[in-house]
Amino acid sequence: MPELPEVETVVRSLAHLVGRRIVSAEFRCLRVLRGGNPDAMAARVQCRRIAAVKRYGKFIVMSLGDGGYLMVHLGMTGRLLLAGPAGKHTHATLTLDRGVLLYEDSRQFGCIEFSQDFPKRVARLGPEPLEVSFDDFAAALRRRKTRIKPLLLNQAFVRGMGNIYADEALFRAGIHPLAFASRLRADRARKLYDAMIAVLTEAIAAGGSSISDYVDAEGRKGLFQLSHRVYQRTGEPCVTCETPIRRVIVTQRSSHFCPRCQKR
DNA sequence: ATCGGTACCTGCACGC
DNA sequence: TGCGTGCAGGTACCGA
Repeated sequence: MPELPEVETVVRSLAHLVGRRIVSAEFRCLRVLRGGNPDAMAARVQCRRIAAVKRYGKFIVMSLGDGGYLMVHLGMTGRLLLAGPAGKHTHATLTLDRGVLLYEDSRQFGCIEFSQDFPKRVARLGPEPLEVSFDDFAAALRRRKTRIKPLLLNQAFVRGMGNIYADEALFRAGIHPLAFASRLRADRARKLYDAMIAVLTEAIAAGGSSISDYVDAEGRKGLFQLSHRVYQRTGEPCVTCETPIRRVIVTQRSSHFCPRCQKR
């Protein structure tokens, strides 16, 4: 579920965790821990202070006092919640000096990991879409042989775009999801760059998209699903030309687009 | 070094 | 009521 705007919203709702101390921790699900030892991990984070909570693409990184990092990825169904109760899919509970932080994830595609050094998976990500310059973005597009939709989903290209915002950005830019990245001329690359920034900025302002169950750390839903123009609107009229929106599978993922407005 | 395909998990909506 | 199917915001890993 959570893409850049949802993760940004979660991180903002976690702002007051900074300065809190982790009194105790309990980790349960081995899959979500990526094979880490639950008790050893609890011992590593216990009594540590949360020094910072930052977002890198779709990753959340908490810096702990005296070094070390707690990295969280929400996968498709992950949630960080500032209130209980714990349920069937609660895989981690951090008891703080004031309050509690729960990690839940029914599909277990997310992860929560402790590392002494800054996590390598985060260091390997591409640039933030809201920070990359147009020249760097356009140059990177020219270097890629693949089609534009899977490229936007590639976190080594830009970090944080997912299926919703890739489809929405391509619609706004008038670019077909199967267009080849390297063949986009400068004016279309500029349209895509502007559309990507606009859609992400608007979605953050709306608190993200709540498709089925996304909520921020205080349980609030987002509103941006009301502004989707193509995502999960298959068969509905295009907001621009009224042609029915189509859905095709591109590298195993649904792509929603207007066959008239979006050109290869 | 880059790709596209597959695997991983649960829950829900749907048709029969 | 139950069963099978297809679908869902994600990434990692594999072989070509």
